[in-house]
Amino acid sequence: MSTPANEPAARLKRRRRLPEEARREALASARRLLIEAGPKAVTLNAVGKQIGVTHATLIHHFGSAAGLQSALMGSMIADLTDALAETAVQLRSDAGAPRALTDSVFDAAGPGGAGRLAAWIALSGDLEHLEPIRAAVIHVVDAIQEKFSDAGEGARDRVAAAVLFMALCAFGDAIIGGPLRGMLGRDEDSAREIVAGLLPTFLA
Amino acid sequence: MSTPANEPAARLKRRRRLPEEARREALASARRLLIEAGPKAVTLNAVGKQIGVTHATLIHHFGSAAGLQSALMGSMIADLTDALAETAVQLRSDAGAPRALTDSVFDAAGPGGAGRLAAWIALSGDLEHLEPIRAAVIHVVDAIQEKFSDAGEGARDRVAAAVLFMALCAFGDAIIGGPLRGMLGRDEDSAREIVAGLLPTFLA
DNA sequence: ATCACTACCTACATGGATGTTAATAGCGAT
DNA sequence: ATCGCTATTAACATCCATGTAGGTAGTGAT
Repeated sequence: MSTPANEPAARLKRRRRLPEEARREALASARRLLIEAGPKAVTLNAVGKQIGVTHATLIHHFGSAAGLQSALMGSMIADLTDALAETAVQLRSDAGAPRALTDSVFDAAGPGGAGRLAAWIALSGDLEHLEPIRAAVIHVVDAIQEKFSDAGEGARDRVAAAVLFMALCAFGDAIIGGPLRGMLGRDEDSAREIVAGLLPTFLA
Repeated sequence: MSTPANEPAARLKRRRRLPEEARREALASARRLLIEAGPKAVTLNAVGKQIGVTHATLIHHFGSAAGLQSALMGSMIADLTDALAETAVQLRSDAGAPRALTDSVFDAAGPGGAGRLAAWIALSGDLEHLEPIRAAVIHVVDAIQEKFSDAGEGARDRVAAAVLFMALCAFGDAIIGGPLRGMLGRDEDSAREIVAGLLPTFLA
């Protein structure tokens, strides 16, 4: 009675963004959803709702749902490679302490959600999206080698081994580190300490 | 002309399984799909098609799609804990060589798809399903400690660290090891060699 | 044989995610 | 102002996964 049968659904005023801005917001929202609620929560409706836009608008900007997902992967991979590049720069300039290096790699994989994203990509089978990482990884290997390789032959091989080792631990920790550390009664940065402690083995 | 308009879709003879057998087949099929095509491929229709059954039958056996997924998780987690228990037994009986121990853990995470499954679970947020692993992990810690701890105090702590380290590498390798090793020019069991080589550090 | 049980099926209903189309409305340029 | 451009929207159309209802057909027991 007091409520009219067909309330016009309270449409708020339309806000017009620049295309780049709209894409930025959408990707940020999608990333949040991916990290907090998992891959299946990254949907056109969910993303659109978060930034106050209909799903049709997202299709307009990204072409399709797959286009949005692809852009999301690209964006996060870009952040990851940036982080790795930054690590390489720091290594070349000054502090190459094992713990600092370890933290760089773990921070690249963990907090930004890159580790979870990489796992999603790997599970989905879209391995092409991981390809941009290659250059960044090699870059880091170069930087470490430049810094640490006082020892001559076989140095690059040992550095590559060290990077593989660090990366596996960092990704593993990003994905199942929480539960696993819980089971073993170990605290938050236990894995970082372990890795940092083992690093010198490779570089001496 | 030669083809009638409505071919009755060639329904083949109905095969009746025991419930346990039907569940077994369905779970095996679901696991195959998960490993080969990723989580989103694990659908009632896909699983049913593989074992020659309609999706309604799967709902009959598992109650719901979520029920099937839950059963799948349970099944794979059970296999994983079995593998870990087996590792513990081997450790207690005879060979405790670092490489053998490492292989056990890597084999538990990799080939059976347990690593990918755990990643899926972690990404989906269904952490309860990981809980059964706890006892198995602790079991392995006990067995290793029994075998290796000639050194007294702090031994358990170092063993726990070693297990965490091994597990992170094994899971990381199961998920993104392939691409990552490719980028670094390292061969198939490179990660295993590295881990096995580092293990003595913890146990001496 | 035939009967009870239930694994299995077909047919339909529903909801959510994705896509399409045509109209609307901000915003800069003229 | 008003005009062109296009970001944005509402309304519809489709597809697919899931779920429901009632009938069908193996299988073992009597």
